[in-house]
Amino acid sequence: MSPAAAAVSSSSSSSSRWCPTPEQLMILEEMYRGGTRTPNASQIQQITAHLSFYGKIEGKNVFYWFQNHKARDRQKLRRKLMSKQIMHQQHVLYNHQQQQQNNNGPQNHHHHLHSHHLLPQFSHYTPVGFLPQEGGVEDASTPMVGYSWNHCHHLPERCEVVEDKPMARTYGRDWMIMLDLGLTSPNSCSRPLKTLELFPVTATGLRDTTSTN
Amino acid sequence: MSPAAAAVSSSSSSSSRWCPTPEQLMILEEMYRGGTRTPNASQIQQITAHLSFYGKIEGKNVFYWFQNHKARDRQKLRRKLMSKQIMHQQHVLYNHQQQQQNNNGPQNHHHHLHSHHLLPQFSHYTPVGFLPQEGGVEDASTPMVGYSWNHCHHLPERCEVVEDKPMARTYGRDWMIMLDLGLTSPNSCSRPLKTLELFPVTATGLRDTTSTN
DNA sequence: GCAAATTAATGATTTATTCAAG
DNA sequence: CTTGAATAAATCATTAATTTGC
Repeated sequence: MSPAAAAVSSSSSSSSRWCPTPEQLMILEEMYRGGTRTPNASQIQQITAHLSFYGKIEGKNVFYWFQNHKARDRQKLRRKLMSKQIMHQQHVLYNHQQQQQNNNGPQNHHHHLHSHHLLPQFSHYTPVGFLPQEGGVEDASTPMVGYSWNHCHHLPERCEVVEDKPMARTYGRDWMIMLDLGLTSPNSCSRPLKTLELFPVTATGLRDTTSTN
Repeated sequence: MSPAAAAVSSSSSSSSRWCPTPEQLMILEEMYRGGTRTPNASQIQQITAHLSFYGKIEGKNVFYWFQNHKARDRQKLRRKLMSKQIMHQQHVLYNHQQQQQNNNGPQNHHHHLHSHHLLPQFSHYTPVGFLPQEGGVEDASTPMVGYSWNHCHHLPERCEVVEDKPMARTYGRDWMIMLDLGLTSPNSCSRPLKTLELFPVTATGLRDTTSTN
């Protein structure tokens, strides 16, 4: 959160992961605050091109940054709502207990429901239709842009100012037709990759690859 | 199930989504059966290049195909295991009931648990460490290759023939550094995209894009 | 037989979760 | 603990099978 730290990897230490410079981070956050959430291919290219002025960066960095930022913003909100809901439930429960107490008159009550037993059941993974519609819980850094919270996005909620430009219609189509074009030190423009073993159709070559990281 | 139907979209109807030709499908399935699960960038390029001989195809098609195939294979297995487990539970439950019955002696029992009430609670989303290690539930079309089913892929299961070539080490790293290189009708080698509106930092331009579908 | 209506498959995207560097 | 990177799960959307009424 302190944008004064200049931890730019100026030396040639090949860091295994991108370390955004303060300027890059500032610009990205500015764009996010401006409403950009899921830039498409060309947008990512543009952003990357712009940000590459301030330091080494690839398209996928930009892509991942927006993905992560959006997701973590969302989960922050979710946590907030969750705790609020829990507090509400606890409040209701408390009132209920009080009322029971008043109804039954004073007698020794043996806590049927401890308050800290309510928390853990709210693990993640809400069953799809959970988030409320109205945008409560405003954070300090989120204006009224975007944030349509489209779970349940199959509902006919398209009745707003449908001012889709034709270009914007190609959204979400191809976000992988790109990234690191021209930015990531183009080690060769042709295909330098040694031919690899071509087509291990015979079940001999490469096994699964998902566990290699 | 009848692989004799040749419904190749030979006409120029610009289909919005890729429709694999029988040959392409056959090769892909062969590779999958051969153990390929998550091809990396260069592999995808190669596969795409090869398959493009049999029809129009892009890199992302190959990528998506493997993603989906893997996922749906997994979920098929999961479903199978699930039903097996359910049957087991039902069996246990049945025995338990029988035993209760024998213990309590013959008396009129009013079905506490209807069997069809057990099924729906097993919705999808198994909590990560679920698949068994040993390859039970063999399907008709799965030889003994690959299939390491690496959930829990943070476990130190690297004790096999660690013959990773240095190139293969870059696995999983960059699966988005590519796709549609040279294959998808290279409409231009440079950057033909019109300049777009550059940098809507001022919160005026593009809103979120996730809800456009 | 043959379209319209329904359903099943599956290609394409988005979202959630996890891993690991720093 | 934060967050970049990566993968898996869930979901959307379109196309092919299949059914159904005629």
